[in-house]
Amino acid sequence: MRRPACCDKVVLNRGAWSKEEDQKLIHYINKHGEGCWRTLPRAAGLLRCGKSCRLRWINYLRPDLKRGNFAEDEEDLIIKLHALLGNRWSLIAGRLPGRTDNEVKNYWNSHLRKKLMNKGIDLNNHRLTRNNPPLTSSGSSGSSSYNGLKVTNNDNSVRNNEPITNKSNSDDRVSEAASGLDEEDSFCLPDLNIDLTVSSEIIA
DNA sequence: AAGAAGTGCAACCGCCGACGG
DNA sequence: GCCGTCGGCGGTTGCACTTCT
Repeated sequence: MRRPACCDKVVLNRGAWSKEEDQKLIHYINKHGEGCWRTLPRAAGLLRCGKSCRLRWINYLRPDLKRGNFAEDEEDLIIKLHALLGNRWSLIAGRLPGRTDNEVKNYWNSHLRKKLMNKGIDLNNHRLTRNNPPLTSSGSSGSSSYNGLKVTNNDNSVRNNEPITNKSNSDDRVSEAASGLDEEDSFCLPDLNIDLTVSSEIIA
């Protein structure tokens, strides 16, 4: 395999992290805090690239990580947020305290996708497909729906799985999501009343 | 018991946007 | 405006582990 660009100059460790490496990284970040991932490995005495350190810290070593199985309400929230945001895992994970984008993404790909497919829900538009055949991409442009939920899309930013990128009205959409999901079929979601306000820096 | 197939998840890859020179 | 660097993101891969045959 090719080494990443950031690792070209030195022969660096790859693959699974050892306990010793973890300890070095934890110790360094506890002492100096996060920041400048490029120089961190050398400063911490690690033969890793900065990206690898960042990933390891964010996805595995951070003290505030929850780990373990996803609760049912977390699952529901992921599904609902995915209906609204698409594959924007970092945004979805941001709504799940103690969860990482990688964790959410893995959980979606390994559990939730199958679960929704078994329920006959189209993963592209979160519609039931048993009685309503999946829409073609052209047919679903401009809006997405999830069971009874209709996610409006005034700026055409939501196409199939594409996320909402406009801050305006996002709260309204989520209110609809929270109120419109629990009526059809056996697929029920609680009224979570999510605040999906996202800073304009993130959206832009 | 053993090999095959399936599953879950940590880690890597490549791309993109922000930023500074 | 261009270029290089950096951090961050989503997609993908590799492999250990589990389940099935």
